[in-house]
Amino acid sequence: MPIELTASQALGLWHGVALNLVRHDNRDLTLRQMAILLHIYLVPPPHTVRGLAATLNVTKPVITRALDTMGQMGLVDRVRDDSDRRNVIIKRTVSGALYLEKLGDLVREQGRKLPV
Amino acid sequence: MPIELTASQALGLWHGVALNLVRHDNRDLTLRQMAILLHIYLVPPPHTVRGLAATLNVTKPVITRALDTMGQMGLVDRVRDDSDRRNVIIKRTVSGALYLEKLGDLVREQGRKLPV
DNA sequence: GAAAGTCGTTACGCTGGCGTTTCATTTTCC
DNA sequence: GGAAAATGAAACGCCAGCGTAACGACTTTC
Repeated sequence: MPIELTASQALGLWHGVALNLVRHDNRDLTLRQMAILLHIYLVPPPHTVRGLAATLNVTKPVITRALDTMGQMGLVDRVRDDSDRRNVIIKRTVSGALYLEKLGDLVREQGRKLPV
Repeated sequence: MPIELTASQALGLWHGVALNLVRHDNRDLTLRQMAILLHIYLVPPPHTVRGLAATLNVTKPVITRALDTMGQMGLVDRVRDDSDRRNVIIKRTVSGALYLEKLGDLVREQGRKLPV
């Protein structure tokens, strides 16, 4: 079921979420990092560096570095692919799932708060 | 009229918009900059550096720098307040309004695209 | 009208992401 | 088996944003 938003609702929603993230989220992910993280969790695996780079229209080092950063935060994990040892498979983690769960709640909450 | 979203819809929406911004928006605004921009355009004026800093829970130099950057992009303008010349009033611009209009369209479009 | 307070900006050093290039490892193709 | 291709990471210099600490302009207070 698609969601129909007015222009004002769309911007209000984005505003509310962005504001909330800026004010309270100390993890301070880049929009790129967020897009990567969401992609990993919402699109069926497997995910590779090369695949993500192509999807996001970004160079491979960008993905590598984002994975470095988010890996240190525990939001993501990396495992060598045993069937083709050139590949690295990007794995989800509990922390990452929790982070996105909270993000989802935030979006929903801001949607509910939209002016009547 | 509040918007009711499922968890999956909320994340899917955010994902779609973030992905699209990363792929196509060459302006590459920080989440902070976006929050500032949205606040300027969605909340009734006047807007001052100090006010924005307090609202976003951020130090004043952060606002000054964001305004520098977005000012150069033409998304925002600054004018001295004549009634109290210590203040700077932040003004909207046509470019800024256009940018947010496109952002709103993007959010709406992604909402419409949500899986049925 | 001097002192204290307020506002926005600038200066400083730092951190982290960026793009490009290079590299090591592994696989594919003759 | 050996050249060529593919994959992800590391190295390099660069740029932009960050937080803290000053600073200059202006206003309020006494």
